[in-house]
Amino acid sequence: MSSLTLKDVAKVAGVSYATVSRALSGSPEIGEKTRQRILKLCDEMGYTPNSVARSMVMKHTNIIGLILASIDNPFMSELTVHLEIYARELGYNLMVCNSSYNQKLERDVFRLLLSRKVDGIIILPISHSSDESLQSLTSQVPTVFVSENMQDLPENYISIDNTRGMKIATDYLYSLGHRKIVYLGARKNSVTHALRVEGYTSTCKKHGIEPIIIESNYPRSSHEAGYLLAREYFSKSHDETAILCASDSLAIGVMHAAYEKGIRIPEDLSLMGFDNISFASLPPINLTTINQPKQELATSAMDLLIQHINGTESGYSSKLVSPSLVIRGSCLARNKEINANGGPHA
Amino acid sequence: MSSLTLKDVAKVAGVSYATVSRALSGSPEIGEKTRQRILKLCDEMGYTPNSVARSMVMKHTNIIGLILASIDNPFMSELTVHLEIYARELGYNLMVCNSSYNQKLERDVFRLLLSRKVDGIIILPISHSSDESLQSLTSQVPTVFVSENMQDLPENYISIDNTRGMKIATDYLYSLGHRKIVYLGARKNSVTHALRVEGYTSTCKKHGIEPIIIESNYPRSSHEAGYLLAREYFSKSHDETAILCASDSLAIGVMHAAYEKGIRIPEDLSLMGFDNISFASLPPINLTTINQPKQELATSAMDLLIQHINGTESGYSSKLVSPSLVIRGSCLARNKEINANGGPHA
DNA sequence: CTGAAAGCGCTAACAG
DNA sequence: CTGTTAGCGCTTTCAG
Repeated sequence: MSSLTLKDVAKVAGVSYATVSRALSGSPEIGEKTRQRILKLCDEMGYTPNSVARSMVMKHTNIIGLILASIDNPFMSELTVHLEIYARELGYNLMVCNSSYNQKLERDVFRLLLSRKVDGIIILPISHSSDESLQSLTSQVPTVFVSENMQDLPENYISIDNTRGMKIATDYLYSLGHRKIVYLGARKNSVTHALRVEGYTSTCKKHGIEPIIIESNYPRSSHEAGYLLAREYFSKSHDETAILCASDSLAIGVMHAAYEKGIRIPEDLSLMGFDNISFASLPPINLTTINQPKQELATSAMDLLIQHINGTESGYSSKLVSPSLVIRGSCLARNKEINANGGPHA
Repeated sequence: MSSLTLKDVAKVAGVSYATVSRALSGSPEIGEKTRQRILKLCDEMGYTPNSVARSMVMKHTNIIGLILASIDNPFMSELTVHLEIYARELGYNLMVCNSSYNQKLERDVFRLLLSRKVDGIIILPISHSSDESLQSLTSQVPTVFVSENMQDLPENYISIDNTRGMKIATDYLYSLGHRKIVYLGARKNSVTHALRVEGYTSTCKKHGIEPIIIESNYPRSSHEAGYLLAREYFSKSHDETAILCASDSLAIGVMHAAYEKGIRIPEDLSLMGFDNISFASLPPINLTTINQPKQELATSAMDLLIQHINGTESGYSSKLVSPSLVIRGSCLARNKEINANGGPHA
């Protein structure tokens, strides 16, 4: 179990261990013949470089920390695969920590990562106020926030253009002939939500229709929250023809409540989500939504982080990534024309 | 950015740095007053211990590697959250790597983790043959395989009791009055699948009904595969009243194909999955299935791994974890009695 | 081109 | 109880 060291192979190679080091690191100051001989020997002996010793002297670990609420959230796990694959391409490994939607834990794991001497941290913060809670920590290591818009805060971040996303969504519904559109699931104290709401209301105004907003007091935009919200909404009579949800999860819950009420989607009611999480495309769900480009979010975040690690970038940077419409089957044109796709389950 | 070291705080404390080390590590051989004074000082100065230096001398990193095909697979990501949380409780951090369903990459990241000097590795192998492909690597570090039954192989593993799971499923369908049950999605060259099929066929025999197996040649048990398989199946006429799928994903695809064919679930056809992945519980899916206890799988794997790391355990160990039935709405009793739940979307 | 040696930050004997 | 010291495995001047 205790593996070979440079010294071991140096001994059998009959050279000093500095030479072996040079051979491995591709240093120019070494003869080609010796290098080949040593490389071959390392291979034969099954030598594995010890990257912790290397980190010790190099003063960087090539590991980057990832903090997220819960990796089983489909949005987060999709982001994670892109993050991990891209990081590895760039020579980094990922140390992943769940913050479990808990601000204190978020802070604790951040500290932990600090003592692990990670070169940088990517964090999908619990909320906008994570910045405050993480005070004095984010300045100790390059860190970039992902998916939460940290505008006006001294932080690096990558986020989708939430406002534009909801504009696209609202425009789409409007173009389908909908004139009464409810926005469901706005959450107070979230700038992401505020931005999304703004996209919705401004577009309503542009078209001269009235925005109708159902706020949510639930802590997360889960499908349970969507169900509860929609059930209450459906319990009174309404003449809206479309529901625009603040997230896909919420929309799933709305589907459930609608089904119970005998309201058919999309025939009786059009429904849209936001995020385009993996299961939005599942046939029984087949939800029309706004895509967040996960891979672009991931690579942008990583690129930005690396720039800060390398000192290429200073100050605070941010980037907004573009949303796009993904039409599936949960919306129908209002003017009796049939829209391209069938409906959930089509 | 370059942080303080033991020496720095030792200097201002006016003691040797070994003393500071002792204070931090809770060593008994130090006066309580000095300890308190030093601890306070460390805090004030904002000293963060360097765990890579620590690893260097301790010869263990307290990091454990996790290799899985793709962390956005719901089953894997659920497992991962439990793994991470439990690991952290035990003082370990997780370094996660996607093998991207690629045997060569799986081997590459294993090596990478080896040079990272992880204390142990947990792997959700691409397939049973990963063992062969990982030859000579798994012996270099404690490793436990999860979710794939490695019977007869010199490896540690934790798996669900696949055979028993399918027995339970088949029994359930039988108890509902089904006498013609198809098993869909058996895959060759997979011991997991072989075990599941065995549970199905033996239970069929027990009840004197005939097993009908639809094999799959698709590389993964995706919902796309399920859709294609079911579409072909539905294209011919059949009198089976229930479909038992080798996995939940497959079942989702079957739902889709059924919907297209105008076959109602569960009214016309009962459908079961296996795994109980998170979205099986989503209202529009609402799939009756067999649960794999992810948390138990995770903690058992971690416990076993730690035992091997600590040298408490030697040789090869394994554990089979118990499946259980989770009744939702995709199955109906055959004898006109209505089963408790409604159906998908109930 | 190659060897010798210092030192990364920390722990663990070993002295005192 | 506290200080001194020798490494952990590796990279990197600095000599030769």
